[in-house]
Amino acid sequence: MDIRATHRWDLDETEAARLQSDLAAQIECADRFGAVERIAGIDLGYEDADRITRAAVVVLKFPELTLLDYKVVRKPTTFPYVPGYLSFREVPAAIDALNALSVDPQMLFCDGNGTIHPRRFGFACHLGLLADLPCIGVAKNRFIGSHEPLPETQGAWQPIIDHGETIGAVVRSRAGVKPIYVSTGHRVSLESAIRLTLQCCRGFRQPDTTRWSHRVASGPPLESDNLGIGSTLL
DNA sequence: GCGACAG
DNA sequence: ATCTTGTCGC
Repeated sequence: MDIRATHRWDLDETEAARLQSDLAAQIECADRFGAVERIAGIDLGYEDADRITRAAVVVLKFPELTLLDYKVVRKPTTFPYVPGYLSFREVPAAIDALNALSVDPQMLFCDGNGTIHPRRFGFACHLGLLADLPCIGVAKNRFIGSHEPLPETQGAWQPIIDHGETIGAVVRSRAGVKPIYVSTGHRVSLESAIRLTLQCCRGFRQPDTTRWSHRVASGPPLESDNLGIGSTLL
């Protein structure tokens, strides 16, 4: 791919907050995508005491969820972790990883929130907007907002409300386990985001996109027997 | 002022 | 995110 940032990254918190508010106006919360046959999962990690940021991206065939391609890139970390400004720390490396792909995805699944954000511009919104791709945010922990009690049954979900506005959903991807937090990144409605995410979970708590990206980023080397390109197993 | 706080 | 063994439960 050929994704390019249209703005600078070396901003202080005040400048970053203003940029988020400006760019948030460009986020599309309605469906705008065609046939989805290839989806990407992005996972970020850190090495050498946070000095290096590692971005791992995988492309899976949809809805089969078999591995089509993957890449891992590393680059110096330039921004600290500050709740509310995660994208300024992780999006640059994520873009590099996406640009290194040999197979282009038609939709992105991110580790982190989209519109579940103080200014409605989380990591998934920032990356989706710059990549101009439909994008969904899936977080493992609650950031902001509240919700009604969530049934323990698989597939159950409840809207997440912040200041009277629905900004995402808490989803029981697997019966009886801690839920995940789903929200729009860009060009995908919340309803579609929930449906597509559940389609990628296969009964596991997290979608295969993040399970695979986390695997290629860390876990033992692939390729060996059946864990290479084309496999469905993890 | 106090607690919460995506990865 | 990351540092890490055993262990409780289905």
